[in-house]
Amino acid sequence: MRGYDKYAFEPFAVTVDLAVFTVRAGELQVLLVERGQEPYAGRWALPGGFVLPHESAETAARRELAEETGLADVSGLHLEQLRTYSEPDRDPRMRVVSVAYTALVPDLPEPRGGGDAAQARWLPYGGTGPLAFDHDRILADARERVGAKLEYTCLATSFCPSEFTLGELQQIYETVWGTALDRPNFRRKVLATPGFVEPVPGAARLTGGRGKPAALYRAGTATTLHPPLLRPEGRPS
Amino acid sequence: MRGYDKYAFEPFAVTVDLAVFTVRAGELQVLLVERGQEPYAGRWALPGGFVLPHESAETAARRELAEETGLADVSGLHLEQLRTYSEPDRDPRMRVVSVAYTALVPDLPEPRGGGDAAQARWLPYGGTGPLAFDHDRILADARERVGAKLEYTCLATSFCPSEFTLGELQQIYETVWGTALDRPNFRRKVLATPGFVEPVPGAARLTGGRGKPAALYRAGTATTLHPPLLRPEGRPS
DNA sequence: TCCTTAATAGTCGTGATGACTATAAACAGC
DNA sequence: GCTGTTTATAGTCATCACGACTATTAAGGA
Repeated sequence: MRGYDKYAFEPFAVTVDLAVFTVRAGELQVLLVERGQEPYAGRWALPGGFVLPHESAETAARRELAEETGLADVSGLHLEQLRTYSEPDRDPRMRVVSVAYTALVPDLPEPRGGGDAAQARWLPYGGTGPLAFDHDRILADARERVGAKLEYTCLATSFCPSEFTLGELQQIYETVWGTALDRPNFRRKVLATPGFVEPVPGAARLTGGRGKPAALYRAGTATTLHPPLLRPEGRPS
Repeated sequence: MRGYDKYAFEPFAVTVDLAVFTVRAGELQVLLVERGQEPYAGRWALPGGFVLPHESAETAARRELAEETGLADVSGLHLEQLRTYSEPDRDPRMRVVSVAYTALVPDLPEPRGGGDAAQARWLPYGGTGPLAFDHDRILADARERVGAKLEYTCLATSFCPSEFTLGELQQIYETVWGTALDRPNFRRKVLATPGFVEPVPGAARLTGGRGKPAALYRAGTATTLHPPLLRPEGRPS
């Protein structure tokens, strides 16, 4: 089936969809846009758009991410291909194959309107009605992947600002996994993993709250966790 | 960027590529086809082909898998989406976006020529010259994924026939990971994981070789391994 | 009958981990 | 200043998983 000139083929539209997660106010939130037109007018949808002729899907995803978050520099953000959705009827208008990406970002300011008519907003995960198209499925897949990735990668730091406390890092885990973790054990585990976090040398401390000030850490250079940081209770969400 | 009628979009060709692995003769082998025409005439390539208008990529992948392996029933085989490759110049002729899939199959008979002109063959992983297109990259990604998945899923049984010994299962791990495992420890670990394997009740045993006959097992119902079966030496291949 | 081969059983020490307890350093109120 | 509350950080301890071994069992071959 590789003779290109021998077989006819259907042209497809190719898009990217973005599941952009953040943790704010102690809950997992997702970046969504409100659809202005049919189909699914008025519904929330994942941000995304067409892959342009000269772009790879990855490039298109990063471009869309910049547009939707309003950030000038998205090069530091974690962006990862999730999977591709290609059911023939996933878009009632035409045949659209969509490459979905997952992005993890720290607590950003509310997105400005972007160049787009549709406004983007942070909404709590699960706190929306049904999304447009097959975006509920995409979002669920993305959420599951994020939860799993926290176990065996250092990805949780992507949710944090450049400097953070171990308490904040633990909150990321607890929010994404929906479970409480033992503080001393979490601390021991994180610090025992080389390259996960590194202390900010100048005895910098965080003020503002009550209680003893916490030491600040930066994301380390490691990417994988060995051994993994398994969530309690055998299996995933 | 979701106004479909407002923005022009480029039509893409969408294909699937298959990285089909098996373990035979103590080595990891891949199903490849020889290209008959330019570009890359004479080179080996991953089997694959166009997604037809009425198909999902998954359906197309399963159809291609059946065609290439010559198996009538591929419904039991493990087929999993790997990722999508969309670099604009990955095919010199046209814009082709390819959804890659990974399949794990037991030791099958040599593939017959199929309906295709190009013949398919099992070749040892890494034992081929450079593949056509970006298939070296796809194959390397697939291989890495397979190795990683053996750690935390029960996927190794997909490489085995319906009934197998623990020694055979261990060989799968050793071949894919390229490391030797301690036999008693491997055994203890596998048997301690509920649902990984289940013994074939009729004291069935395997004959043929020297030494004490081994008990036979079937694949269990579990899909994930908790805790994971980590390969020796911190990190992956 | 021995030797070889391979499967299976069991032992032992180390290290990671879960569950706790204890101390330290900040602030709020009195 | 003293006390209590809050949160970070430092330990303790028992359990369990795991790597490294040794031992036993059951076959075939010489």
